[in-house]
Amino acid sequence: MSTITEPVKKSFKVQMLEAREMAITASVNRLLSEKGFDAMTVDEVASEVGIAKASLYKHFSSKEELACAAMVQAMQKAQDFLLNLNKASEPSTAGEPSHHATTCAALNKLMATTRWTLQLKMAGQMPTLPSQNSSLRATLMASRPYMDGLMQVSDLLGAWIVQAQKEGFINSALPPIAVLYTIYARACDPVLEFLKMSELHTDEEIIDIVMTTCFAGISARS
Amino acid sequence: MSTITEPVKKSFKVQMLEAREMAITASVNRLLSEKGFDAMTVDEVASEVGIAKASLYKHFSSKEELACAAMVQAMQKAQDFLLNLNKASEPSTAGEPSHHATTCAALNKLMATTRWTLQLKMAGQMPTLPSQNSSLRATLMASRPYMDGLMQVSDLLGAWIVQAQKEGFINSALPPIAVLYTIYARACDPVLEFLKMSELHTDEEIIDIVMTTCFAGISARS
DNA sequence: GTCTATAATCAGATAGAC
DNA sequence: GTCTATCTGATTATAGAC
Repeated sequence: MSTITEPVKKSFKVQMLEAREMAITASVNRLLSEKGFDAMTVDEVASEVGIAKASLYKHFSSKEELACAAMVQAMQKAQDFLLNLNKASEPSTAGEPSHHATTCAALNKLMATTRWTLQLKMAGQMPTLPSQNSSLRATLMASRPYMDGLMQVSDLLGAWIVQAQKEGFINSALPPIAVLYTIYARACDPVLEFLKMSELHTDEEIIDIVMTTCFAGISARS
Repeated sequence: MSTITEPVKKSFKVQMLEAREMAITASVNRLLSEKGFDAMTVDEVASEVGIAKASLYKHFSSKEELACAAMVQAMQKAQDFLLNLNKASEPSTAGEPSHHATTCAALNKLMATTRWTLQLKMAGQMPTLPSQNSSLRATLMASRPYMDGLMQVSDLLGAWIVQAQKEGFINSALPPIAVLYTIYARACDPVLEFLKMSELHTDEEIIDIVMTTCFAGISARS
């Protein structure tokens, strides 16, 4: 009741609420990765989180909003990763001009990002958005947090792509947007699952294989 | 009633039945390509074909069987294409030994197959099988015609892959099965749709782009 | 805010007349 | 074999007690 204890109590409540919502998005993320949006049911989410289905709808107003929250969180993680990459590579630029470097910082960052994406998917933490589902797409496109995150990620990657092309490490005959989409598509590459099912290679080997096909293609280098 | 007219009448009936089933699988193929298995409803199929839903179930016992029939037909088309490719390239082998050839027949066939696949998908005629859906997968795996077709196609492509690797045109560091899956994956490559939506390139340009990323990767050649 | 119970809807599948 | 009408089950979403 006092004006002093009120904020503390409220903060605790908010913490609990946020913790619960984190638990929810984590479950959604896992289920989205495992079965996709359509096959995932709200009942499953509720039972996995350990609360009643009706309680879920107190937090999120629809199944689409539920998935959207998980996607926003995943996008946030991607942003953090990219910004960290950028920060980590900045000190080296103070040393030498990267004019005739044998390694390309931009290409390295693109490769690191792609590998990170593949590892996430391999670990079952990459929510697979069904490119064909309309209701989820509509919700995502209407979500400011999601679209803002997507733009930022695209801008960062796009800049690296253009830079890598300028330095001759990415095929300049390819439109940058095509390169961007090709990297994005690794997040839902079925080759990972197929190779995993064949049980002929370790997870790391599979990632190396897909990294190779993505950047070097399947043809032999001349 | 006569033993002479009976077979003729029956044959006509069979023709009608087969024609109807062809119309059904064609519609299923289109819808499967447009929206995928989950989003496609049996009601849609029925109304597009122009018959009642119950009539559909006289031909196919379930939605899965419906999709399976379309997939079998598509697989058959793929087989025909591959066998034709093989036949067309055989005469040249009689001429010179392809030992130090500058072009590789096997690689050419792999590229032709990939391009054909992309063109089919671009035309909305490639049924997209959801890698995550379990009920359809189970039906497909239990279908002899489908699995037989898949095996034959895989054997043909696999032989070309090994041959192209032997001749130094496909990266020998990649397991042949990985190359096979990478080519298969072009049938559901979301990059095609993304680029199509961006409306910056013609269909042919998009196919060329994806062909390039598939065989040469996104990196510049050294 | 969480629960149990229930509404509302939709889609796959079937019954039965013709 | 085709139709209309219906069943069945699953799933999203909500009402109302606590």
